[in-house]
Amino acid sequence: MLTDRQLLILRAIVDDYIKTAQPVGSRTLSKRDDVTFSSATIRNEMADLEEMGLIEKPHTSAGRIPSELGYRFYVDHLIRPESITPKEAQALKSLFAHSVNENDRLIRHTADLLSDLTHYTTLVLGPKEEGQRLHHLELIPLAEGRVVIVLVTETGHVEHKTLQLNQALSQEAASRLMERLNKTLRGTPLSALRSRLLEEIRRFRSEHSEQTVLLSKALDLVLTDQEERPFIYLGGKANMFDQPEFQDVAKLRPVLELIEQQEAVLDFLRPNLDNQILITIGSENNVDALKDCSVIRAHYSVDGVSIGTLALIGPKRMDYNRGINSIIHLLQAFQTEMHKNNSD
Amino acid sequence: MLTDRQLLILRAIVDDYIKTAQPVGSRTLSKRDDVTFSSATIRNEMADLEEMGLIEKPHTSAGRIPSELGYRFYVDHLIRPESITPKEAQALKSLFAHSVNENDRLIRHTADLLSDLTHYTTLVLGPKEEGQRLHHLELIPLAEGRVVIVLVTETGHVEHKTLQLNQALSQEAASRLMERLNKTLRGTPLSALRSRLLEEIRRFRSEHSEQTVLLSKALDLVLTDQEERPFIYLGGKANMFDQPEFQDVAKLRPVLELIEQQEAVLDFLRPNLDNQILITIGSENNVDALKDCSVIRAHYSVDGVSIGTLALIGPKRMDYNRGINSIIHLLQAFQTEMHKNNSD
DNA sequence: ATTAGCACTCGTTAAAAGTGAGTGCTAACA
DNA sequence: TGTTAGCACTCACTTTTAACGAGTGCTAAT
Repeated sequence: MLTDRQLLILRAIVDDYIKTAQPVGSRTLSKRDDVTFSSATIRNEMADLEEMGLIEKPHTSAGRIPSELGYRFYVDHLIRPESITPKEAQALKSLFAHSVNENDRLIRHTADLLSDLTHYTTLVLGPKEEGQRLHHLELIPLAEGRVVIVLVTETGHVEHKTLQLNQALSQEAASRLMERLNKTLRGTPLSALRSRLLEEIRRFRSEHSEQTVLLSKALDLVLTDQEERPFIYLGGKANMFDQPEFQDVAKLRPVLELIEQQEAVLDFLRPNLDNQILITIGSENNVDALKDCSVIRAHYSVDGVSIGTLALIGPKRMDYNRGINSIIHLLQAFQTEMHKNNSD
Repeated sequence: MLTDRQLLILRAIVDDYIKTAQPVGSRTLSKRDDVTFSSATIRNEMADLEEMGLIEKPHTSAGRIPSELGYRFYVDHLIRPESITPKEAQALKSLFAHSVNENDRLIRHTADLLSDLTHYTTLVLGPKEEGQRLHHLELIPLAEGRVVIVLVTETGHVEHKTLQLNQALSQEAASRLMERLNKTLRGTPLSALRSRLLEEIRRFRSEHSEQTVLLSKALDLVLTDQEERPFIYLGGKANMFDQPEFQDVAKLRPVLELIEQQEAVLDFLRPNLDNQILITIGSENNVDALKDCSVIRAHYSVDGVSIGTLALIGPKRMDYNRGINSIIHLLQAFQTEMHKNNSD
């Protein structure tokens, strides 16, 4: 167990290092107001903290920096959830002043706000579609057998896709088909849509054999969209450039490359959250490209249904306090807006 | 006017520098097979070329590198439009093996191909919507007065937007409205859609005053989408990391930041092309962030109507030859595919 | 007109020396 | 016994110096 003094020192080291990005020496610490003892004492304590693996030195004659374990301890035990200032709260409120009535745009807006607020990069995963329900299907024939299929969910999410048929589809046929499909399928969860559609096709086949082609194609569409990734948005990529640890292209590159890859982002954000907020530090991310990064992520849910993720990515030396606070408060405002949009 | 020998030397310098990114010295050049004269002679010629502003030296005792003027001359007069190898042509053909029947996806695919082919970053501007014609409008009421508007153009491009009305819109009202609007407005160029819609509203107002609200909102939609930027896609951003000139974050940053900003990209790609292919070198881009970059851009058109831009961005020391060839050939294949998709 | 020769320039690299922040240990102190 | 002052030591960082060598410009000979 750590003594109070050790806690004080550890916290001071982490705080200082987060602020300056420079190893923290005993002399520097001894000059702090909340430190009443000498640098020699600090050195002794530091030796102990180092033995415990909480801090380390880049080289013999440098100050100390937090180890991953140190950050972990700091995050778990030393963070004071310093509440947001009234001024910031006000600002936050006004950010959503005019509500954004499309989920996709709301998500983008939120991501931008979060990265502006924290000066880190933001990743936002949009709602998983599987959980949503079909509201409306629309078939719009174009010229030469091309057909646009538009799918609208109950939350107002819109997907569309263009099919190429080997024979033209008449306006009337499309209308008939659509009316019937909508009657049967409205309210179907997207996850079940594929099988329901299959059923419907089977029934149809007998009546209009010529339409079978279309339907199997349509099935394809749904099936593909099913596997398609949820909406991902990145905000504040440029903030990465400001971090001193990423001044070296070799360090910066893997991180930027990774977050540009939707697949990769999904893979590493997907692993889930039992708790509201999850913080992973350096190697805890289990992704080599992120070994020098920390990620704060929060799951958001609307009306009790968990649907997406809000994440903040920065250097290990990130301002966890500010990050956590920002994400919590923004999450709240965001969920309120989402609720407005999705309420039935 | 330049002598043949000077042309040979200039071309050799540019070629060499493009390949190695190192200043080219007279001794190096004298060892080339196509150079029959001595390094001293080369030095004399170099002095002349330098006086003409075509080459320059980073410092006294370095070799020469092309000046912007030098690149310009090279591009205008020295490029041998070395035709694509049969192997590459074959590859190119197979790249579009299964046709992509959605313009947006086709554009993305093309951008990725182009950047894979050249190892540079690709910017693609999608079709300007103003030129397109309305094919279909769809109003889909959701719960609580929210309405999704879907707009489909004749080329199969889909836009959608969600409106919040202060009173619910019934399914029937939506259908009636839609039918009428579609009857009147189909085929209207998007650029004229706004005013046409206005007319239609005026007529409508007398019949269904309660719908006026909706219509003015719908107008808003169209108006806003009108100003909305065309589709922009970036491919091969990571390629920037490989260029030796961008190993320094300070150099890399402005470029990456710029191309992430849709507005900025539009601003600097928009200025237009009378000719088929336009190359701008360094300061010719008139954008500070691109002062170390060159851009090769090609306008693409479908069925004689010019609709978008394909651009390649790399260091000034970019392989113009390969870039131009790749873009020309890809452009051709791309336009063919677009034609297939848009044919009426 | 071309080229060999040579002095000169200057960025680059390597080694040497100096600086200073920080450490660990020890001995004195409260 | 815990704390602190003192001191030798370490080591990254900076500056200095020297050596190197690729490349140049000029001149004189071919």
